[in-house]
Amino acid sequence: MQIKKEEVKERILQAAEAEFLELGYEKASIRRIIKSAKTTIGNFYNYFEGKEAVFTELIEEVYNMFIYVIENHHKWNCDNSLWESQDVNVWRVGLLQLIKPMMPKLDNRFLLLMDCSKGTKYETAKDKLIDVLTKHFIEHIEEFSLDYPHADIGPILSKQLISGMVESLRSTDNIDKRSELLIEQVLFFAIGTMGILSGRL
Amino acid sequence: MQIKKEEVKERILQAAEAEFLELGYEKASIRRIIKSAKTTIGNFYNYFEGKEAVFTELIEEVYNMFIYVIENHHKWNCDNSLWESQDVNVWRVGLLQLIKPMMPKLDNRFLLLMDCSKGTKYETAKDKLIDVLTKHFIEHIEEFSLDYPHADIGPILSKQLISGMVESLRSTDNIDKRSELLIEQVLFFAIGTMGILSGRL
Amino acid sequence: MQIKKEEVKERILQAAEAEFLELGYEKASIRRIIKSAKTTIGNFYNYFEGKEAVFTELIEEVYNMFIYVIENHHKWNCDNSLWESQDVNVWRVGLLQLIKPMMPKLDNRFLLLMDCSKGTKYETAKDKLIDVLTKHFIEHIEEFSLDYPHADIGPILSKQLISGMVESLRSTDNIDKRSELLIEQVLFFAIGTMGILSGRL
Amino acid sequence: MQIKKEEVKERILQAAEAEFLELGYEKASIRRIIKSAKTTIGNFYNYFEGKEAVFTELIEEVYNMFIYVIENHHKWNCDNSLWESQDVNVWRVGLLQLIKPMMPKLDNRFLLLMDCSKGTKYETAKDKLIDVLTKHFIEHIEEFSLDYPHADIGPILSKQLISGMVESLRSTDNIDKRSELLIEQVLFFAIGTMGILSGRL
DNA sequence: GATGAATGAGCTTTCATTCAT
DNA sequence: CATGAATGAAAGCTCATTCAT
Repeated sequence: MQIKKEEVKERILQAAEAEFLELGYEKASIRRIIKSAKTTIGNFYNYFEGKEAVFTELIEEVYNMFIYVIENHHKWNCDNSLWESQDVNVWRVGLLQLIKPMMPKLDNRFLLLMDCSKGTKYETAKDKLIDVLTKHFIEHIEEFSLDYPHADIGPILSKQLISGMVESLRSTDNIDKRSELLIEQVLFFAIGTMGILSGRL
Repeated sequence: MQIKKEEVKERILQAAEAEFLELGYEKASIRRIIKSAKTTIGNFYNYFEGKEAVFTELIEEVYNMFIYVIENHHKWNCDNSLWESQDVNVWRVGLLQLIKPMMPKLDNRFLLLMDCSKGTKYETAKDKLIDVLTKHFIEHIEEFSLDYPHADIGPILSKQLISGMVESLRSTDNIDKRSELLIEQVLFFAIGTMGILSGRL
Repeated sequence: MQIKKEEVKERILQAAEAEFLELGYEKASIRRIIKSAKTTIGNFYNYFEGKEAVFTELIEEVYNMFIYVIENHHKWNCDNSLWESQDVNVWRVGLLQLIKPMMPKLDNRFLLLMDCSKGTKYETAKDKLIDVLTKHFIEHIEEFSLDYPHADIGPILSKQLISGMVESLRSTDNIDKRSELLIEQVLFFAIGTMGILSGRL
Repeated sequence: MQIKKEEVKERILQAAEAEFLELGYEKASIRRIIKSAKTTIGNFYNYFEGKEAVFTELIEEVYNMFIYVIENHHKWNCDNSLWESQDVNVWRVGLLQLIKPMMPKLDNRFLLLMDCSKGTKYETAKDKLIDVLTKHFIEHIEEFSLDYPHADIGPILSKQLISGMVESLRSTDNIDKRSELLIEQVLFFAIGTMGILSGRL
């Protein structure tokens, strides 16, 4: 029965993941989770300290990685010569190489962090990502020495990009499909950003 | 009557609008609303039949307009010669003319409809808009006689555009600022769409 | 408008009568009553002191009469020779003569008193009638010098008779039909009583 | 578990039975029930799904039996030669034999079904019994080849009989007393019915 | 380890009644 | 005369969490 122990915990975690994904943290119901995990309330509290503890356990790893990436993103030098091409398909190939190693981490747990964490101490994670993306946008403005006067659009485009990532991940479980969708989105944002910043179509 | 009836009703409506905007329909609490509107539960039910009735009253007008626009969008012929320009600023001017008359309707009530209506009979409104936008995207693909192989991105881009509109409206109450942000977004999407569909940057 | 005054009161009384008849005193709702009477809550309280006051006004007259009859029933000497007949039809004629003058009082207001007064100060009226009927039953036992050993059935038969009267009145508004049903019932009870007391069929 | 589960459940069921018996289903209050059962609202919902579920649990068994009897009553051949006697006491003995096995089921739960079920899905039970009794009455009319012109009294007598049964059960908890009262009532109704149908006393 | 009994705050809604206008 | 705003208790029910067994 020692082995079984972890099995129950796993069942709870999976049931909780599904519940959180569907309803978000606040509307999720422990009663439904334990029913779906085929265990009891009391036992739930043997394995977890409470509702938020389950959530924490689900996303802790991906959250730590996420924070690491956020805080070290400036080290990532991706000034690949590929980006100088005018052919979108060349970009696609470059982006695929870039994204591929990240895909295993862009899973449902990451979705929880980005889209289902309202009400937990992790609800600021999304904002952190927005900040980073927004700063990138500002850097692009400065880099092009442009006096683009609508810099306020930065956080909004960032939120949009994230919401698009979220929707891409939500739309399928297939990792290749997810890569494809994410690449198209990033392409879309790159093109859009260059367009409005350069002022030419 | 001690107080002019409409004043209390207005207080309730405003408190409810704020509550719904912040928490969404389902998590909104009538008790908080009436406390913030400085009245009592019993009195709340003198003015409204219930929680959903308040929401309906807040949203009804903008919803009817919304449905009208959705159902008649094909009649809107905007084949303006402006769009043939290569200059983004020319587009900006054209979009401003297009968007200006709609701005008074793109208010917090519209936000409620798009982003806070889950749990009400209006929760499908957003999907209807997504459908229309997605169909537009598909038409663009066909129009360019392109065999763009990532059509699945259509609904995702549509959701993104809407989430961007929502964020634009949420970011400020100033109508001019809102126009500006919406225009940048639409520009952004137009450029991005043309880019990924044409394959050239 | 002076004449109108009583008209409103009358509308309220009629709406209340219908509501009380259908739902009983406690489940009756003033809101429904005033809606059906096409007036307002405030105005309701201009005419009546409250829920119970309407009820009182509806049944006061019939209640006073009822109490008078109850308290003076022993004076009613109806030892009519008719009752010595063996023919039920002869009884029918006699009963009709007896009941006819009472019929105008055995109306919906009386129904309210007997069947819809729970929760008011009149809820004991029915019990008083039960007492009188039960005493009659006991007198019959003594009169026949019988040692009928099931005297406990007395109050039950009394309640039954009343419930039958109530059902008769509820089943139709037609006064002749009501008389007919009441007569059959009383006959039924007379026959039944004589039967079980005499021990012969 | 601190207390043997069934004990609390039993306390709730008994408190509910008393509350339903006194006030009927609709006016019964869960808060009063749990107070009388010395537990809490939350705990109530650990044992029962809701108000109607408690009622159902109280009534289910007796209801199923009731429906079975209603639907199979025509199979009950009680053409006992006893009924040909002219002596009421002979009938009493016969009725006692007939009623005795049914008595354990004619308890407070049955009372709930007949007299306290308004507002539940069981509220039609009484009407079904009325129908059966009324049809019996009609059969008696036809059997005697009589043209008794007051057949409308049938449903009223049926309701009366049931209300009498209800009152008998309400008047005491003693099973022998209940039998006695029920027998007297049935006798009373048999005699009354024969009397008004035959036209002779 | 596993069970589920117990708790109480909170939810939306209905109600009779008071009273200022 | 008439209006309806205001009130607060009570209803049935859901919830996350604690803890004795």
